[in-house]
Amino acid sequence: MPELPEAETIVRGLRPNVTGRSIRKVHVHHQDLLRTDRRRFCALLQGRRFDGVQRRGKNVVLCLDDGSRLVVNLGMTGRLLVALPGERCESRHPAITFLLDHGGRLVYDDVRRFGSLDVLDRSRWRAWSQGLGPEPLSRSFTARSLRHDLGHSRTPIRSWLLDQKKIAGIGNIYANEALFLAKIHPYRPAGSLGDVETRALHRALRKILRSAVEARGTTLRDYRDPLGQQGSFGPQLAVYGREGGPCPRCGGVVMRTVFGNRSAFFCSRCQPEP
DNA sequence: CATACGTCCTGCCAGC
DNA sequence: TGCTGGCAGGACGTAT
Repeated sequence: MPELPEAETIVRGLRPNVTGRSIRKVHVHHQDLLRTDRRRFCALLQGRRFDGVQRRGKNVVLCLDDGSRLVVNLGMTGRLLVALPGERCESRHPAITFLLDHGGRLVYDDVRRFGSLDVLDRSRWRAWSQGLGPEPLSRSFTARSLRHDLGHSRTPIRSWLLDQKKIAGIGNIYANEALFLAKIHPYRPAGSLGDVETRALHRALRKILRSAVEARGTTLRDYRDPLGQQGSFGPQLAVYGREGGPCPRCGGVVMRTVFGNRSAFFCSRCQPEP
């Protein structure tokens, strides 16, 4: 569900509400989401203080006062909801509840339970983060570095973009939207992109992600920010979920195909078949 | 090693 | 109205 812009919106919403707060108690309602034993999970967190909130790819990262990090992957339907002291929480499918020192709560809610939570110490965090690809909005992500990373891969570019080891934070919505902007067919072998196309893709990725962050993400059905608000990028989607509709650029018909178990949307005229 | 596919889980919606 | 099948923003394990 949440991709980079949604995770970034969540991080920004969490920051003022949890930074400086301590964890009084942890309730685990569904331990299938934990990457570690529940007792260990609770023991590692109870009594800790949140020192800050970061994002890595589509993961929300809560930094703790002992240098460890609580890493939350939201899967398809994960939410991190905050309830201030005395407030009711809108969580319908709570999986993990963190009771905070001021009486408020942080709730990880997830209907489908595809998400995961883990506590990593400094060295495991470093190793985990290094296993992910570059941040597409960072300065070090350039057209040149992208061209280098694409290498000679024969994987369809849409699938390549979804691989978090190759590049972090891109999901199916923004992969499809960026390829549309760059006029590249989703099925093109990643390594076949030339310099001009690679520059277009690099530019398109940054543009679409920045715009979506500004709009506080896309809500198709489930996504909500920590206060329960929806993202507003939906109307700006050009092709995702618009099968049969008109291409906003050339008036052609938006097509849908399935590969890699995921839908791909594209304009058959603007994004020529490989 | 790289790539392809099924699977985890629940809810919603279109179509019959 | 009620049922069924398809589909969903992700990622991992296994097979080839």
